[in-house]
Amino acid sequence: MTEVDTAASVPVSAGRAAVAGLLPREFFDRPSDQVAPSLLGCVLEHESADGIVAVALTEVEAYAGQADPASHAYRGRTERNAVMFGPPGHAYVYFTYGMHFCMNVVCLPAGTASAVLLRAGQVVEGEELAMRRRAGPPRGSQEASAAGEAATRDLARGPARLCQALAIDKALYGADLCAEASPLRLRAPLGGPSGRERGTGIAAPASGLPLPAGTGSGERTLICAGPRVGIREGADVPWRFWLDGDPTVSAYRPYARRQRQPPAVRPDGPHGAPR
DNA sequence: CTAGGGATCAGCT
DNA sequence: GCTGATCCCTAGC
Repeated sequence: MTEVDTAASVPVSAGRAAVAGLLPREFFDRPSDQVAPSLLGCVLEHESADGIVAVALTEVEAYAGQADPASHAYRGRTERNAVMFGPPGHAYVYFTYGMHFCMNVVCLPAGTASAVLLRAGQVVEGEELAMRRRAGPPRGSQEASAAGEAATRDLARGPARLCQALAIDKALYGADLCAEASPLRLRAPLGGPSGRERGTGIAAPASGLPLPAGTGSGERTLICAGPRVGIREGADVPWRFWLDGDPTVSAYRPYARRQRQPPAVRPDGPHGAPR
């Protein structure tokens, strides 16, 4: 096959050692359930004024746009989801629960709205900066180091934590992930022998339920697939993908009904409480 | 387990 | 315009 998008063509630049190449735009020009598993192991990096933080992705979810009731694009284009309808390889960032950001990667050509939610990763660069962002104002002393390992594991464990560690917010809405000049970029896996398979063409998971393992060839790390986290509709398709056994993968949490309105006391007392 | 907080959007007036 | 239900979640009991 062809050599596609691996680190092959990238010169060692600007002081940083052996950096993999950016994923080409064609990588994202596929259905999101194919892009999603190939993103595992790829490295998302955000270069800000404070420095660089990078994570190797360990958990993602595919969303199928207008065909998918769980997708933000299910009911068509709005101001919020507009970038999903644009060209592939850009960031769809949204704000939720009054306090968190989540980031998706846009797939397929302009006019379609599929995307991959980035749910978790392992920090591979800028760990200290990531910790500062996660910890908020500087606190406690060195006893925190006892929990150091757990803290490291949790830095980007979960879609909102990942965004916090990388300082991803609305300012990066629509950012191009395929351009060296962009502050937010996605690179092919660092060492992995898998760089080639993860390129454009390859054997995507055969859409079957229990995804075998690895994509195609003799992958070492197994890719698992299962239902997506915390959604109501569309919980039947196995479009969540993660690296088997990786400690940075978030806990699975099935959809939980939100509590109804607070028992706002009616003047004339609680009548037939609707559930 | 639950509270928290704000943007979004369907549906109404 | 306004209202209220919802939301691809996290921290802290």
